[in-house]
Amino acid sequence: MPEGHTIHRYARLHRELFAGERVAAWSPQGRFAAGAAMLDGTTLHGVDAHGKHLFYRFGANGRPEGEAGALALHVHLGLFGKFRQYGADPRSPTAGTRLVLSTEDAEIQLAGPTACELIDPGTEAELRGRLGPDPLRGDDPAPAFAALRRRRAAIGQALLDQRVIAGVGNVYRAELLFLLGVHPDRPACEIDRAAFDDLWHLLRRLLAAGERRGRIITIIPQDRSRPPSRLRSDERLYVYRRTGQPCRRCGTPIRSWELGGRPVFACPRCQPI
DNA sequence: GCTGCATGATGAA
DNA sequence: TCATCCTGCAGCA
Repeated sequence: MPEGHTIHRYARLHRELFAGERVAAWSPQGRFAAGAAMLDGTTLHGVDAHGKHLFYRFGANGRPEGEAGALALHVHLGLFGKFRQYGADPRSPTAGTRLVLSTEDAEIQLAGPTACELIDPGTEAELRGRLGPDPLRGDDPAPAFAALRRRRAAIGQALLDQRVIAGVGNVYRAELLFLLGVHPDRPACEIDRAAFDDLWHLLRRLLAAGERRGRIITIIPQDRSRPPSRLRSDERLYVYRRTGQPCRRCGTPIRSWELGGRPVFACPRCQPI
């Protein structure tokens, strides 16, 4: 699940559920017990997302409240991390649940994150400084273009580097390059301004659609014979994890190989090298 | 009950 | 490039 669209969706949902509310916090698993104790009973002021990172702020009206007031809760889901969300009648958390935040009306349960920690403003600034522009925040794309132009590495590899663009993961990488007709092995530095503009705008659209729908669907409307709600899960994507299956546009078998330590997928005919 | 796998990222070598 | 960390679930015995 967790590419940029998921993270921004969580930020929005958690804001809707909890902004301005006093929350109870605890760590069923115990690994975040001390942090949860600091958050317990404080007001969740706001949530925002940058790339694949979530930042939760506590304290009424942004004013520090209690020990945790000056700190932000930083969550990174990694590959396995998940939030479960419940209303007033939550299921009891699994033993692996790192953090539970709840009010009378709602509860979220976080399991499997790579990061769940309280960080000071300096650490947060340092962390954000390592992230490239995020299409879902409406960031200026210029630094991303400059970063791509500087790299001789494959564009498929550069797209997964969060310093270049924040929020792209393995699914969006594959689907984006397919839709652009760009071979993943092509050197990043060869991209020109017009091609980059296409890439950025398409990526922003794809991520925004994923954020709204809560899943990645990149098949564009004119390619569909059925409405999106009728799509089976294996009909949402063009190339990702479709190795050996016919390209939905030209019928050529989809190829996959390793790029930057992760599997990449492409149609050899629609994405010539 | 096991095994393997997954949309991520880091640090050591 | 490799090992490592993180959890849950499908698929198999």
